[in-house]
Amino acid sequence: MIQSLTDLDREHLQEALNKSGQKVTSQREAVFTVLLAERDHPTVDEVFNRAREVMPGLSLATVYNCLETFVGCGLVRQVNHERESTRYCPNLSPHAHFRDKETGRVHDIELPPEVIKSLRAILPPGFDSEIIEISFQGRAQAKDNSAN
Amino acid sequence: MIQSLTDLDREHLQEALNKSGQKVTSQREAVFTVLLAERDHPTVDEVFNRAREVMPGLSLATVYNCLETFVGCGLVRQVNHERESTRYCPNLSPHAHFRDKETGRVHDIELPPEVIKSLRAILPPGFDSEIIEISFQGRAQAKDNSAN
DNA sequence: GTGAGACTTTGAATCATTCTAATTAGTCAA
DNA sequence: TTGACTAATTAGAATGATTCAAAGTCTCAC
Ligand SMILES: [Mn+2]
Ligand SMILES: [Mn+2]
Ligand SMILES: [Zn+2]
Ligand SMILES: [Zn+2]
Repeated sequence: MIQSLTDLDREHLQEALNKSGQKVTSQREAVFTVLLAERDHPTVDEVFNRAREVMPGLSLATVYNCLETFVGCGLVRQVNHERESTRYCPNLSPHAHFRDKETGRVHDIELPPEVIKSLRAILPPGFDSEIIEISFQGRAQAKDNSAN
Repeated sequence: MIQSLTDLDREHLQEALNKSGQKVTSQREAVFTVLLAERDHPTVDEVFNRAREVMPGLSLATVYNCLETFVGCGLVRQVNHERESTRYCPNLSPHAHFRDKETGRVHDIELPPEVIKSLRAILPPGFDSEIIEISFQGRAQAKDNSAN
C-alpha cells in the first residue's frame, strides 16, 4: 500500500537532511514515506511495523534514530499525549492536536494566526516563548476516514 | 519548612475525598500539604522526598497512589512536558503552563475566558472538547523566586 | 473485640526509550 | 581496486518512570 515519495517530497527530505549535514539513506526514505503515506500520527511501533513491510531488515532502533533525526531537522513534529507513546506528525503548518478519547485517534486542528497571537499575548512580561503546544481532548464525530 | 494545612485546605481535601467515597489519611494529608506548600509543579520523586521529611515511613508507591487519587477527584492536575516525569499542580483555576528551557521550571499562566473561547471556536463541527491543554516553552526572565 | 474493606507497603514487572558495541555502507584518495 | 575514514544501522542490554501483585496495617461499624 505504501507508494514511494513524490519527487517533491524526496526533494524536501534531501534538502532538510543536507541542510543539517546528514544523508539520505534508504531507511530514512522508508520511514519518511511511511509518515507521509498515512497522516494518522503513528507511534514508533506503528511506523516500524509499516516500514518493515517494505524493508524487512529495518530495526526498531533505526526507526527511533530516523524519527529523532527528522525532528531535529524540522521535518516532523513529536506529539505527546499524557504519558502515552510519542506520536509523529509530518504536518508542518501551525496546528493543534485533538485526541479522540473514544478511538484514541489524533486529528490536526489548524491554528489561525490570530489565535496564536492572542495566546502569546497572555504571557506576562519577561516570558518569551518559541513553542506553543495545544492539545484538545474529547470526542470527534465519526465522519469519514477513507482518504486523507 | 512544611507547615500543616490551613483549616480551609484541610476542609477542601476532606470534601473532595469524601465526595468520591475516599478517606483522609495521614499520608494523603502529608502529600497534599507538600503540594500546597511549594507550588512549583514537583515530580513524584520531589513530592516523595519532601513528604518523607515529615513522614519518614512513607513509600513511593503511596505517593503515586495519593497523587492519582487527587487527580481522580479533581484536587490536582497532572502536567506533562514531552516525555519528562509527570509533574503535579494544585492550581485549579484555568491556566496554561510555561516551561523555562533554561531552568526546567514550570510557571502558571492564567488563561482568560475569552482566550479559551477563541480556542474552542477553532474546532471544526463535530469536535467536542472537554479538556484543553496549553503549554509554552521558552525563557522566563529570572524575576524573584523567594516567596511562592 | 471481630471482620470487612480501604489503604499502605515492598518489591517485582512493564515498557517506551536510550545506550553500547559491533557491523555495514558510502565516500574519497591513493 | 584497495584502504581508510566516517556516518548510519543493527541487536541487544540498560534505564527509569510507572504500574502491578501480594502481603501487611488501619479504621470503623457491628
Ligand atoms: Mn473519531
Ligand atoms: Mn525562570
Ligand atoms: Zn499533527
Ligand atoms: Zn499549574
